Amino acid sequence: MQADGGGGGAAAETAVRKGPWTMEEDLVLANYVAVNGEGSWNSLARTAGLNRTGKSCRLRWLNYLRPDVRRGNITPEEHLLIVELQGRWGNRWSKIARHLPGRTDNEIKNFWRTKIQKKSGRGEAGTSDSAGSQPGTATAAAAVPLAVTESQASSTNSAGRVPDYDVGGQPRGWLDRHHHLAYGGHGGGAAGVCAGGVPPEFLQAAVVAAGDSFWGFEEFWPTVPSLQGDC
DNA sequence: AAGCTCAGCAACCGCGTTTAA
DNA sequence: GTTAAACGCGGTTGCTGAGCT
Repeated sequence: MQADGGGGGAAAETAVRKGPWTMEEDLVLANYVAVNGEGSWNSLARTAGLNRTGKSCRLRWLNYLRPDVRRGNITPEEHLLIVELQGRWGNRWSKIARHLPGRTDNEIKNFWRTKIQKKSGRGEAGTSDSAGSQPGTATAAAAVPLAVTESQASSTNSAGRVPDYDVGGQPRGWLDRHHHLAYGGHGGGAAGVCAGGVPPEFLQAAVVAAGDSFWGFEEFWPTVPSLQGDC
């Protein structure tokens, strides 16, 4: 058992890539999914020529590339909802995420851990949370006041991170440092691989266009050829 | 001005569940 | 009915940037 989505039985000798996704990979993946749809991640990874595990592809798609994914700070309303649902269901992040359109379980999970759990008493909440056994109403109750206060006061956001509240559900500031990191960095002359049906010259152009600057969904999606009938 | 510490986010890993052969 | 493979979820880790001393 334990296929683990990784490569599988066949000779997955082609070293599987790990770490941050490059823009080329994103493009290939997005394009491929746009054409063939989601699912069958393992075969997708193979067919698309991505040296990634199916798991990795799925994660990337769900958390980033999906067009309906919403980026930006959690709004106070979402914050309250998260606290409430977490109190009700415990760490059922994916379940909670379904009630927050555009938010991913990973995002909510991170939010909970960094913003709520910590504030609500130095690991206190952590204890109770890990004890999914105790979807403590108490925990939630304790967390709420703190959390709300925190969030409201945090228009400044502790780390002073991107003060970009999502506007009208439109994904904003899709990329932050990681795009610097991944795309800006080793874009490498990769543009040679075009397994997903993305013309090499397109990739090349996209890479050049992106250069070292930031990409946003607004820039990214229009460049997925298949979504424009280019394929 | 430099170094240190803290916070936040993306990605990986392992486990459990579901589906297909 | 059994076995294998794939999918999905939750937890954990590593990296980078910002703020503070």
